Amino acid sequence: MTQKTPEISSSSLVSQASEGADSTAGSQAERFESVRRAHQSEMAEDYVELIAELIVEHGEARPVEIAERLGVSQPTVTKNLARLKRDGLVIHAPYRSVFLTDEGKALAEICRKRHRIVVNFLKALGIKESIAEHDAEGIEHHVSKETLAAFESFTQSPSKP
Amino acid sequence: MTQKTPEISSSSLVSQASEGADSTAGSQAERFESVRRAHQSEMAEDYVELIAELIVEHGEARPVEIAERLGVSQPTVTKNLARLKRDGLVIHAPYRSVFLTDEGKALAEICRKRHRIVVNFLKALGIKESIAEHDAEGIEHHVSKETLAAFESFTQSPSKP
DNA sequence: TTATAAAGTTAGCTTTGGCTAAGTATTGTT
DNA sequence: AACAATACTTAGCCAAAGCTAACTTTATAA
Repeated sequence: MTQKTPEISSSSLVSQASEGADSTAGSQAERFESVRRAHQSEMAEDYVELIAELIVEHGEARPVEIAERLGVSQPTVTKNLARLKRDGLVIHAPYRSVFLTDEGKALAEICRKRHRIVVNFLKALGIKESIAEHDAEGIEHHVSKETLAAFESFTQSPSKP
Repeated sequence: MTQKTPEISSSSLVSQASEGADSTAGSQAERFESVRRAHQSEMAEDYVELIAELIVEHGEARPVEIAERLGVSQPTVTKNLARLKRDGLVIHAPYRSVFLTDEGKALAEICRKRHRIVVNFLKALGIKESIAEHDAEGIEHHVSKETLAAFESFTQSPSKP
């Protein structure tokens, strides 16, 4: 039972599924590991997506606004911004607005698109917008490339698989 | 730049009708809070569901097997079982097998059903089983009652909402 | 029955992501 | 220019969930 070290590659938005749908310990463990890995990038994804939104809306992203939108305290934002900065996703000088690096912008764009696809898919299924937005927030981080493609194609012609 | 003014104007009287998918700070924060809450129950749900599986398969659930299936170390399982015990979901004496309380059984059953609904839904969308199982593992914890119902009804008649 | 292997636990470390309290910086008002 | 309000940071706390190393208990096999 060798334990894997974290090894977070920030570009791993798309989870890889193993072949075959067996229920052996191995593949089940891989699935759980994959979910744990996804959780590690969620914070980053939520922040960069929100920062991008704020820049579009207000021309800048202030920590106080990030805190308010995420429903967390300002010190939490400060701490997480330091992490995002460490990981090369944002640019942030003390007491200044927050900006996205190129990598951060790229990540934000991917997240934005994925979010829209998931929301539109749920709405196409007949789910009302407020709930679609709510569920998408949790679901979007766990959708594989294949599933995302299926969501998108369904939304475009909501009749057949 | 301009540090934003509080904007106290009409908050308490007017803005109560935030139905629909608005992007106000309030509702967005609620969604994020909800996702954070869901994360807190994921560990419990995964464990309880797996323990139920193991009991069906082997007549008992041994920590070593839980560790293997989840892909975590044995000490991690020991620690998490203590939390589940604290929360009234499992019964566990040192060096013994793990059992579910009535509450644990109920939770496991809900999770099992939900898991099947999500997997079957994804398969009905045309996603192959291994990927469906993979994505379901992450998605299932974030699906609202309404969305789950929509998934189920779609699976039964995969034509239209 | 005793030695060894496997299972399980304990202790102690790490990172994440939350919080409050208190201090510092910036901005806005007078 | 001084002061008040707001924004931001720092310090220090907490719990969750992971790990390794080392120890104890249980099970197996000679």
